[in-house]
Amino acid sequence: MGRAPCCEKMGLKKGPWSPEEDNILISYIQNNGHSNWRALPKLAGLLRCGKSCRLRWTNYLRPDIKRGNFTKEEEDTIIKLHENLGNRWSAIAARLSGRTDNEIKNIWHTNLKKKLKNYQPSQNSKRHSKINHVSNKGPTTSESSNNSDFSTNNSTSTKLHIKIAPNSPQLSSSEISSVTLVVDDNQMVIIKEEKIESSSSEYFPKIDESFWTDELSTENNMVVGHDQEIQVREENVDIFTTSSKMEEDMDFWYNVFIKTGDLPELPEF
DNA sequence: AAAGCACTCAACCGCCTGTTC
DNA sequence: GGAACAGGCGGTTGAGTGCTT
Repeated sequence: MGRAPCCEKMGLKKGPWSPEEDNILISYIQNNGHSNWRALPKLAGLLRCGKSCRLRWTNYLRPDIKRGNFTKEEEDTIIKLHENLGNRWSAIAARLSGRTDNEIKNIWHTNLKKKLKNYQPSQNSKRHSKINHVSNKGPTTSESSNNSDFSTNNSTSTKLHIKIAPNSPQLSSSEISSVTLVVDDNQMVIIKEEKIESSSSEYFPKIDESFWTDELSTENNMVVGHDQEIQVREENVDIFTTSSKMEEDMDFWYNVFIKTGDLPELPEF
């Protein structure tokens, strides 16, 4: 420990921001950026801690923030995403442009949770994400790393091969990466990505419409019904896709598949 | 009209993780 | 390797506002 608290309480203002403070923060960031939040308030002449400035900027002052009521579509999206991601508000916010994690968290607790309760009284929280990346970031939340509700006895050795069409039709097969998801003993998904140099027939025997629409290979006898929990211990999932911000999308996509057996809309890679 | 209650949401808090030295 | 720092995240709080009685 021995770590200095984020805010030195002495002399620093707390509570609601005044329009003057907002203006100071906005103009400072517009002119100088925000490379160091801790130093920012001093440099900008604000009696706030860096954390407070960052929060004010990211949750309220950022120019790309969409204000106003959530649309029905946005609400539906949040409900769907929450079902698959759990309380990972920032991950949900990343998929709703212009909305902040704080805003989504608020709307969830004040509005959608109630709505969902009325609409689906039998729904429980078991459908939260149980799978985490460990490739770069490690488990994302303490909740999601809790596998207590995840059956680990009688492990099966289901093997999946999932093929995802490249989103962009102009991509050549040489631009396609191979992604392997390996579920280890702790039910952690390790994502391994590697570029495939050429159109290796081993990985991509044929790239045409019929190949890509046959996303789930039936040869592996993978049958997952709606609302059915499946055991992923010792399971290997091979996914072929193009990639950039792939990991998060893959996590979401994979969770939907694992829990429902549905192949949801392909993520935008 | 006013008191009490419910709701909303901006802001804070504490913890965790990644980075730097 | 480990301590300190910085940023990010989810949970929680509480002031302000609206609604009900």
